Amino acid sequence: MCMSPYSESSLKAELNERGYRLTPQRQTILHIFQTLPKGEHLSAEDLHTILKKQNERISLSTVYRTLHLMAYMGILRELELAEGHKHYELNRPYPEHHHHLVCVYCNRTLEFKNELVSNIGAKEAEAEGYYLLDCQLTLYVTGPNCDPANPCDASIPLDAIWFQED
Amino acid sequence: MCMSPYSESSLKAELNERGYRLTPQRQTILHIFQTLPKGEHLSAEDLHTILKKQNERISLSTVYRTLHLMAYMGILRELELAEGHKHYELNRPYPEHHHHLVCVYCNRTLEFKNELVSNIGAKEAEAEGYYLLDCQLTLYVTGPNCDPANPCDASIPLDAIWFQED
DNA sequence: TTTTTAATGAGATTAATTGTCAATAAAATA
DNA sequence: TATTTTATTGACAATTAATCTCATTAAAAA
Repeated sequence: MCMSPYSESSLKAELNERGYRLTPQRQTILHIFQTLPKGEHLSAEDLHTILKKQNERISLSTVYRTLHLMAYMGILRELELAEGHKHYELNRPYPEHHHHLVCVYCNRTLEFKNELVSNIGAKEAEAEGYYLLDCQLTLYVTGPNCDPANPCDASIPLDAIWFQED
Repeated sequence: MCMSPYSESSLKAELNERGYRLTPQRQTILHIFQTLPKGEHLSAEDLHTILKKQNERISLSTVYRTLHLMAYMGILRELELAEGHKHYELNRPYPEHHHHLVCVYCNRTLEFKNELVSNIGAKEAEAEGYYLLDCQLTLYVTGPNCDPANPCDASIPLDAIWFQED
């Protein structure tokens, strides 16, 4: 998995190697992700808002294009959690690499680490002859105390879903 | 063809228990997923198209609502792979439970099974006090022969699955 | 039965994302 | 360094997936 930290010069090298160019917009956006508190992830709108607050004039189109490019390069990871739109975070190497648990009712998200899962993912991709960009274990759950309108206690218990006998 | 653990009567019981109702539309949609070849997953549009071909008059609104409900109940799993929109498949219990590897360039998708990963997911959710609805390990990869400049969409067309002409 | 209210269909609406294209600027080239 | 090539950008139009509204229908309870 390509997960090394990107300095300005190594970003330029990575881009140029593929025929892409280092632009001020791309540097600025990468810098925002690099200085983002761990555990935070941004939507395209979020990022655009932050840029506007910093008086950076980067268009929403460029925001989307940059997120897409950096995800395809393995610099960012694209998360589809429960919010209805994509979020992005730096694709940090082990031991920062982590997975997510999401409550589908209240959208609460927990991070958890599991080196074994990450290794299994890496081996599986390699075994199939592919280059791994990102490896995400996502657990969709319901919590016992989340939304009273949609009582989580009424959810099907774990056993009923995963370990049912015929 | 492996049938889901949901018979008509157990679906009704599950629904009524939560104050929902068993409708012909919900039965029809569940039946389509139950008879879907393994490894295939449908988007809301796909499903709506199939229903129209079967002369079932179920609105797109109902399609979306039913997919959402059944995902929240743990009957279906919602997949966010590389196609740009969600897909759904039956949430089959172990040992049918599987994970996905997706090439972000050509959208080709492979399934793989790993009982250890599934168990780790189940344990993690339980340890945090949540009910697990679904556990998805997704590997985002690039293939050795995939050219970003000429993305080949290798996904199987819907017609090849459902509307075979002779 | 009758009553209650969840569910549906039709279509409008929203939200996220992508596409178009002239202008700009990064990198390659001379 | 100056020139050329072409990737990238910004503005905004267009598209797409998905959601919302509301009068009507029908499933389940009474």
